[in-house]
Amino acid sequence: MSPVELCKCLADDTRLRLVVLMRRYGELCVCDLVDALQLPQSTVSRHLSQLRGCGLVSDRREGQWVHYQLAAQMPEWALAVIDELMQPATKLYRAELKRGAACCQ
Amino acid sequence: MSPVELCKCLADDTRLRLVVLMRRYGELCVCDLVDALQLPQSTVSRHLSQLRGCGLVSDRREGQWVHYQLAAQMPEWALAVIDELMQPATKLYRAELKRGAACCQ
DNA sequence: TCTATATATTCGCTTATCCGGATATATGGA
DNA sequence: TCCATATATCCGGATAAGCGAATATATAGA
Repeated sequence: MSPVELCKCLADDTRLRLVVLMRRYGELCVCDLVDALQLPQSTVSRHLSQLRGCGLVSDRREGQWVHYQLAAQMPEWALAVIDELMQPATKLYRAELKRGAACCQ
Repeated sequence: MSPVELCKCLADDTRLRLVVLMRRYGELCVCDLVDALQLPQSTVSRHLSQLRGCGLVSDRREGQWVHYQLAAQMPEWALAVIDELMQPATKLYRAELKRGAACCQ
């Protein structure tokens, strides 16, 4: 993953909100993310697929559910960038984080 | 400037190289940036204009020359993100930085 | 096997982004 | 004023990115 590729991944409102939710709550299933973002399931799934393609997230199937989380093998600098974005992003995405808190234990 | 807006600014190879050069060498004029990046002047100028529009850089005219540098009033978190990208970006953009060192004092 | 739920993918469409030659504007010096 | 240099903007065209309904696939349970 290059710096530009990371920025492309994070340069979309939906994807950044997904990343923020996962950074805040850890592993989440797709339906929780759909609930938190209030977007069509296909939209969320497509963005998750992109994030997986970039190596930003990993997925794990458990029965009918697929759980996503930030990839453990992400480069250190990439996680550092995400962390720098957390504070301003948390303010912008308060509603999503609240809905995330409601369903994601 | 929002996190997504910052990422959009940095999600392009040309713009990220410009930012890296300015972070490394401080204030630079357009012709030096054109030399360092070896791209058409209109391309460099267009990207600089975008960076200025986002509030990432500021410009200062001195005679025929216009000097650009990272904006002093940039949010702290934005500069922190740029700094996290510097290390991996420096490795990728070695050639540009070398050419930048040649002309930019 | 049939059905319900969860998730992924396909598809056509719209919009955004990038490119660079050509041109316009600004400045300095002859 | 005229010319050379530096920079910005315009323009048409190409490519990429995003959308979401519809559909396909996978799993659990009856």
